[in-house]
Amino acid sequence: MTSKDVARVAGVSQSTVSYVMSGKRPISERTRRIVEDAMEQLTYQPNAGARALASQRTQIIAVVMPFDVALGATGLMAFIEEITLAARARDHDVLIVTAEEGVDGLRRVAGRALCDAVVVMEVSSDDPRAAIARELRVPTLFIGFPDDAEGLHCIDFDFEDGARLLVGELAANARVAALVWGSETVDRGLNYVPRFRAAAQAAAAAAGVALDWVPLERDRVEEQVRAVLAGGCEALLVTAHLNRVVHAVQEAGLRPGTDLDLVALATDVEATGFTVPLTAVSTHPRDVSRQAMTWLFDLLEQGSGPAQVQRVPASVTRRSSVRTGPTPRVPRP
Amino acid sequence: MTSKDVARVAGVSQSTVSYVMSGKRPISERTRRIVEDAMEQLTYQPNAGARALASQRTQIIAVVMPFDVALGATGLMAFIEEITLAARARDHDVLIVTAEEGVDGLRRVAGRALCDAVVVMEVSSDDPRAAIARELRVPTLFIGFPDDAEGLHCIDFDFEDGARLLVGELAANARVAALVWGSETVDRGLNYVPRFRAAAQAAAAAAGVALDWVPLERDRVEEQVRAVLAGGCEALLVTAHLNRVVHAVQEAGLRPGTDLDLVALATDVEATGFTVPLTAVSTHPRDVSRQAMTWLFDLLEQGSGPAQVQRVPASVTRRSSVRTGPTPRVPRP
DNA sequence: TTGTAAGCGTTATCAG
DNA sequence: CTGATAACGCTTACAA
Repeated sequence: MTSKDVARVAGVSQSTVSYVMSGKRPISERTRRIVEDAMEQLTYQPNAGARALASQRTQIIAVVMPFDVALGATGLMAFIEEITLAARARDHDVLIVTAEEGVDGLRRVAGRALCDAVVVMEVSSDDPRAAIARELRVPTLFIGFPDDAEGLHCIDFDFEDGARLLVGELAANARVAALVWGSETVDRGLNYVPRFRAAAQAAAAAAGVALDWVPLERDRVEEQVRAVLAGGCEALLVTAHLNRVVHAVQEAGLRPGTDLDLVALATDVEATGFTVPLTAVSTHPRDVSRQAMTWLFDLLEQGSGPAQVQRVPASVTRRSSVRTGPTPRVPRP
Repeated sequence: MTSKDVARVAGVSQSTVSYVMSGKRPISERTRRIVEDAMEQLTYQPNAGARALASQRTQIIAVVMPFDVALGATGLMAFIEEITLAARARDHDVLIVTAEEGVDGLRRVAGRALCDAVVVMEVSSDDPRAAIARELRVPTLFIGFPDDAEGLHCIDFDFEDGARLLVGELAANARVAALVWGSETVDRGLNYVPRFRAAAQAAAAAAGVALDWVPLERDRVEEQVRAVLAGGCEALLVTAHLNRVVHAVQEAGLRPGTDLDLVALATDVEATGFTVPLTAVSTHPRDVSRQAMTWLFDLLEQGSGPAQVQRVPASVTRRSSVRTGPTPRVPRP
């Protein structure tokens, strides 16, 4: 089943069939109808390989995914779903590349012309893929900021903004414990950790609250939470192991929104998955990927534009995990 | 950068370069070295489109993914990671197709020759994709069992087996409440729900325990758990909304493994994400996908073998959420 | 408005 | 063991 068959049935030349599909030259209404009928009748579908070969366009976006996610499965899924939908909306498909493949993965999908563009997730400060990306034949979009973003296209959630908002929600407290990403994440060089930290500390200082920075370690989460609670802290800012933290709080007989304040950096579904819905800043994985894809297709259509860095703004959703009432609250900066 | 360039540099014919890569005909050690050196020097990579066109092989596996997962993000991610790794291990790549595309998605990736094979996840009883699959030019593997599996290749976790094991773990109790998938999942026609149910009830009957079947509805989970607890039930078998169920239990002041027995059908990471690690049957997403991919590549190499149905065996991991001690336990069937 | 024909970069068949 | 060369199915000048 090829365009040649369609041409024969329609009684036109094969190139006409091609032009009917691409619309790259005027076709009389009559011929168009005839050809389209023939295609319909034969349930013709163009061969992707042939098309890629002739047009130098695969209509495929490669996405480099980290499966051992710091991000959490929920966020990752949202990312990839949104990316796939955005791609399909523009008649493209998505190819998955494991981050495990490292720089070779990038070289492979670009070098073999398997794709027209690449999206790289969970980029670290000293990401070796940055260097490769600068020389790739295809536009590449990084989700996350390497230290040297020169010549790259990078986009990320605005963690600084998120930190400020979260601290703002807790500003009625004299002391806040930030229960955050532990060495597992820090060691991977994901620089949103220091970015978030710096902003959180600045915001805390400005609001006059003491911020206790507590990186949570996988095998000690409960213990760490208990320690913080035992210290009399009544305001928790959580960015990691949310589930276990909330459990531990409850086990200590405390209830967010009643006995203490708890805010989180989490997706909406995570924040609402508890008995007490949590006031949270969403990492907006969907917004990030939507914006990333819009940008990527711009690059694809208008040629690689100027390199730059984009941030997706943060926003708080107030739910029931922060005490309201007579306690005086300082407005957020 | 094409094989022609490599040929020129190596001083051989282009076809020789091709044969060096494919190994499909004897090449003298000398020529092979020369050619390989040239490839190295030019960092040559074969063009995927051209190769697909000429060989009728894309080296791509399409995976149809449901993003609004009944399965849970963790399980889904495990699936896709394992599938991707298995594919890469055999020099294939993975293309993501959203389940949302329905039958058209299948038609598209097969019809356009975008892939060599397809994996379809979360197959329902009356899945319309089953009919399409029978006529596809590419081997198709279903994860899940449609009612009519005639002529199809289907694989799934052995939910019946899982149900039996889980009931077995609770057999010391006179009454067990099964907190299971609600209408959301049932309505999608995922037939592992009835499969699990039938097996659970049979096992309960055999063990002389009364089984209360409680489909959990998204907006009433906590309420439903409280009701079950209020009824004095001390044995919970959970297959859905695990997080919220455990929370609710704890909020009721009860502790699994101390005040009541709780077992779950969940991935290992889910089962161990609580203060009390849960005795659970893992749905083994990784085993399922590994086995699926092995089978798929067999089909790819040996031509579509006989259609059949495969089940991935269940197993319990005993942790600390079931009370042990003097209570008499009946052995599982 | 349409047809003809030259690629695109491989694979694989003939010859040698 | 190796070299020509004809596909593979499409896109896109170049002609008409």
